[in-house]
Amino acid sequence: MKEKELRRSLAVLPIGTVMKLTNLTARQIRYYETQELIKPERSDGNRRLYSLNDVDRLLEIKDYLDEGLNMAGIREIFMQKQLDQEHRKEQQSKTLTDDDVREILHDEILRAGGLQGMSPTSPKLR
Amino acid sequence: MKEKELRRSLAVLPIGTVMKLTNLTARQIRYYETQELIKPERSDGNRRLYSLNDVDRLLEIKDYLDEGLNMAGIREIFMQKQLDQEHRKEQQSKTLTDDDVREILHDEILRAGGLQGMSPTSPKLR
DNA sequence: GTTTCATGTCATGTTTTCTAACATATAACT
DNA sequence: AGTTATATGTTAGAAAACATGACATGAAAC
Repeated sequence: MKEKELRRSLAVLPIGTVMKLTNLTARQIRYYETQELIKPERSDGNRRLYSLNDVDRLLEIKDYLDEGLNMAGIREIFMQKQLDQEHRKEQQSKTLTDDDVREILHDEILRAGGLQGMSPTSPKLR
Repeated sequence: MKEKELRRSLAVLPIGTVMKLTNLTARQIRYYETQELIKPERSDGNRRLYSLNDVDRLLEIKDYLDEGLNMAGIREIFMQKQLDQEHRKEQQSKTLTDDDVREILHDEILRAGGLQGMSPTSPKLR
């Protein structure tokens, strides 16, 4: 699903569209930017360009505000989330290398022991 | 997958973005509109607004042009596709009513035969 | 060598967005 | 009560993007 991620993170929406999609005013959207809650791209002509992910994030911000959080609180939550996500990715890459280890082990067994009864293409292995 | 369809058909992109995404000039994009190959929405201020589906369609148009088709040909192909799709939908709804028929039959069996050995909440039934 | 088609280019007007500044309501604090 | 901070409204002026319409043009078709 890499193409989907790309689509969601492509900065293609002008602020007017984002206003409609989020029901926020331009003032609010820009203010959240000064508070470093979002960081839209810029066009050649310096216009802000938002991605679908940005829209989601703005909707999140709205929710948190409704719950009474302030800018600092929301900023903190977002940083938390980011850390969490990085952690997950790290875990995933670790898992992957575990699999790699298994594969390497498998190869070594094959080479060391020769084929004693097991077919090299045995379904149990990979 | 209804939300996804909605997302893909939401008119949110200004022509400048579409130009970058398709590598077409504004002139070309507007011309294809006069040829009724696309029909973007309009904002309150009369700006054209395109959906992701529109972008896909424009990329298709590009391909067909590269293959030597002209506007009329492409228009024809699109109409063809639309018919085809409508046909598919009709077929699907027919299939659905077949299922309905089965369900009705099932209900009737229950009512007619009474509960001879089958529990009314038997997992096999619905 | 005209026509037609698809596109380029230019002019002019309108809409959208930008930044920056000043204003204000609400909540928090002393 | 008076002050302060926060989040947002409002306004002004400039720049960018977009709309429409007209005229221009290269390539293909006839």
